[in-house]
Amino acid sequence: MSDTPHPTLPPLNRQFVAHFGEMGSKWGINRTVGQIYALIFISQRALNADEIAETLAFSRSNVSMGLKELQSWRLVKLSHQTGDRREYFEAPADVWEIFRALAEERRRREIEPTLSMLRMALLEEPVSSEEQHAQARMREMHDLIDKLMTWFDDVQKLAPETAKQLMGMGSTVTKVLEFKDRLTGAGRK
Amino acid sequence: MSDTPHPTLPPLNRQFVAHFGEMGSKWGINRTVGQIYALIFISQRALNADEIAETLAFSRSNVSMGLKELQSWRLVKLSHQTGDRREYFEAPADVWEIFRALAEERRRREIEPTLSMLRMALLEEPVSSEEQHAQARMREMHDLIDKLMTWFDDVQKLAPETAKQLMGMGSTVTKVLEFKDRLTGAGRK
DNA sequence: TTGAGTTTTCAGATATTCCTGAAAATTCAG
DNA sequence: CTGAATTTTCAGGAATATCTGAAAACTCAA
Repeated sequence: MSDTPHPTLPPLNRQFVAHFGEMGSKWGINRTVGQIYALIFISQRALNADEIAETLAFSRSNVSMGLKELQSWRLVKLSHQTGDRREYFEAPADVWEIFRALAEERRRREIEPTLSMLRMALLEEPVSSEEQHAQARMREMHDLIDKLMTWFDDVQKLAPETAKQLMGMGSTVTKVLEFKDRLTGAGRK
Repeated sequence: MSDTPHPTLPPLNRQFVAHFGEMGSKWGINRTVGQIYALIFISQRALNADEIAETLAFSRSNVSMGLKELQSWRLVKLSHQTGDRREYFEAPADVWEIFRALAEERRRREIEPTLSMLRMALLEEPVSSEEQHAQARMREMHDLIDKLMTWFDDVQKLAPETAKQLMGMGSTVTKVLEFKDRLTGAGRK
């Protein structure tokens, strides 16, 4: 029965939320889930499901499903207010951590199954030249994904600070490589 | 009126195509477009639209739209057979090039618009502490994306060979960083 | 210029995904 | 235990996205 504190959203916040709704749909995340996350992300304080439902004008059940989805992606943290039974949701303070969670989960759900499908296919005995060529292509794809993932793993293991620093180096990395080349005499062909 | 050469797909190829259909839908690409690409990708030779339609049992018009979509993503190359007016489609031979095209296009379509939206929002004068906090969060997000993109750009500019090599280095990169730290005395807080 | 071969367009049918309200399940203070 | 507060489930309606056939548009050899 208490009056709701902030059922309306300032224009700046509203625009951000709308944009991420659209963006989400291009990324295989549904629009409302995107909006819910955007809202939580820019919010000053943790929000409960009712507040979210009211602010975005979604049904309570839709918000419940959306939050469940976000939790399964490890994108929200749960918290509680003393003397309040409801669950409150907030996003990690460090954006790098958010990026990491997203990448990790995406990998677990989509990359890994693809890799194992490819590995299975590569174990089969090709019966036609058509299948043989298909396998060769699958192997190329497998190796690329595998390489990208191994490398990504290494970067991911770094603490946020180090990772940010690595990013900051940018083309420096290239120079290091060139240097290494000259040392080892590796390269051409 | 000539008999069709290969209207059926060996099981290995069929499985691959099916998997990428599913995978595509998780990535905001529609199922049939995913399947069309998978088919082209593993095919030994360039395919024309009719062959694709027959092999996958899609309507000719659906294939046409799918190919248009793939072209807009720069994922297929057009070619022609002498004495045949139809257009033939094939995927780049180098999987790294495919990855690059995908990343580039995704960036142009989704990342850049997001960045400019964020920049716009950051120029506004916040009127409430709510908007002020939202802006702070948007800035964090902007900076992260910007950093990731700048870095990605640098890597992307490398020739495939060098890029593969960079990937192969894996944790070596970390060690280089540690070394650099010790030299420059940078680091702790 | 003509017309057969080929590709594209697009309105409407079909399929998929999303969202809601109502009801069930869960939680916990008392 | 009890029941009010809260969350979750889920069947079916609503909204989107996808796919198709038919027709229009394009292309090019003759």
